[in-house]
Amino acid sequence: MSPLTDQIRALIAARQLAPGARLPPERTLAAELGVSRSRLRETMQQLISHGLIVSRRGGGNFVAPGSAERALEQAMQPLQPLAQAEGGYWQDVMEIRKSLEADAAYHAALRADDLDRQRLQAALAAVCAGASDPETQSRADAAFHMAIAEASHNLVLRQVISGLFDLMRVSIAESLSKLHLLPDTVEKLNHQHQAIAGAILAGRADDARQAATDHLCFVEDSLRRIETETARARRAGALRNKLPQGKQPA
Amino acid sequence: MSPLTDQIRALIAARQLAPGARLPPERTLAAELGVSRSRLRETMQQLISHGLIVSRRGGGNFVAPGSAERALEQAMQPLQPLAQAEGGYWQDVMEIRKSLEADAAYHAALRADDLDRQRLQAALAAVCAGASDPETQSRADAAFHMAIAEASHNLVLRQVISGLFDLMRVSIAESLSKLHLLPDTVEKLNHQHQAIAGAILAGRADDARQAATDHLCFVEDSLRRIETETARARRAGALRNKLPQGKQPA
DNA sequence: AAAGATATTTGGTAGGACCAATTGGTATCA
DNA sequence: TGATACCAATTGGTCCTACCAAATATCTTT
Repeated sequence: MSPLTDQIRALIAARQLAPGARLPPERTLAAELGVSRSRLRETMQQLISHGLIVSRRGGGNFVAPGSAERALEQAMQPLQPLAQAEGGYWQDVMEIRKSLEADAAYHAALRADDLDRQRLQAALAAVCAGASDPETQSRADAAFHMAIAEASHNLVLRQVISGLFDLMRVSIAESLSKLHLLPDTVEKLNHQHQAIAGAILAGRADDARQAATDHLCFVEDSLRRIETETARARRAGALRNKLPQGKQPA
Repeated sequence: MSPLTDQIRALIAARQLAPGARLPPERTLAAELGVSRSRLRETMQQLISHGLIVSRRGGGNFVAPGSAERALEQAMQPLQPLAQAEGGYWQDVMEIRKSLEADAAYHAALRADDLDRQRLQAALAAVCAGASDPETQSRADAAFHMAIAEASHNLVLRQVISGLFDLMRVSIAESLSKLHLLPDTVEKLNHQHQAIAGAILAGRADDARQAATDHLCFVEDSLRRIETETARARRAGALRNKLPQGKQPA
């Protein structure tokens, strides 16, 4: 992004401006930053359109409520294009999930409060209930893992895991339906889920990490087995692209 | 979004401007839309920051290339400017980095090709050279860690780590400057960097993971120590802003 | 025809002026 | 006293003009 936006964000952080706080008037702020109001305003429009700042005519510019979460979303934005381009990234995603969710389980075991435990138990019950349609089942599965991420009390971790699930949400449902065709997988998955939840609820952090790792390794392995069976073509080649060079098509 | 942005998008659609096509000059376009160039530019900044338009000084404004292509393009770009979102998340971020970058180092040791090794060595040399100003040094540090992420050959991992660096942009620079005040830290950091790079280049995956973990634990610990010291120095609230609405934290 | 110098186009920035909405204070009135 | 009406300062929104710097187009020179 432009260096000025960073300067403004840094200023907000430096002055500890909480969401809802008012920024200096544009004329003043422009002077402080040593730029013209025109330039400051153009930059401000970016921050506004990204939801970090709200502007009230005649009132002032304010730090948007929930601007911190928006900042996280913003940072994870580059993940979206990957989701659209070729669905062959699930292996990359699984590789990361093994680490992150193991961490999440570990910290969840240490930090979960009563509300977290309550939600985790509910999610566990839902995922073990075993919905008939894959769509609902995949939602329950995602909810279970997100409950763990929530319980880790690490906002960034939660956001990243959420983004990864978003990245996989298309392939999860169909993979899950195939996964259920293999014998015993449902029972194994339920057992693994219970092991994870049990360790977290009992506060056994290392066990929770291990259980999560085992679970994801099992899922990854199963998915890999499915893909080799379906024997689909691998990802396509890279497409190079250069910026326009001044010619305009009709 | 603002009505003008929609107007411009509609204009793009109406004229069938494909990605890469050039838009009319700002002065002309402003006249066509019946607004001033100032207003048009403020709107244009929104579209630019959202990635729908790319601007070339002296060249013109162009419809941005497609999302998938944009992702790869963005992926190959070198490091970008530094700044921070909102403070307070660096601990969460560090917690994740410990896992992710350890993973990245592990896989990098297994998968790095000649080009990766070459870039890693260059990045190591740059970071160990020790730039005078913190800004340059922090860029070098980021470049080093990103080189590892690249070498892991996991696109998603690379994107996530890149996003995390984005989150820590400014705080890294200022923290780094303070970090260098502590005795021996520079030597320790360099030694750690060399250990990581050495393990990766030698293909010792487990060593690489361990070295990365050690390094990040050291950094996290140092940052924590810095913050406790800085917290003491705070309390000199230089807030000359009157806050008619917002609250002011101590 | 190719290479270089020059002029034009075009985005980037600065600064001023005015409008419109909000805010806060002041005076007025019940 | 308390509420209301009014007014003036503040502040974001828009328009304007001018100038700079980079990229492009045009012309000149060899």
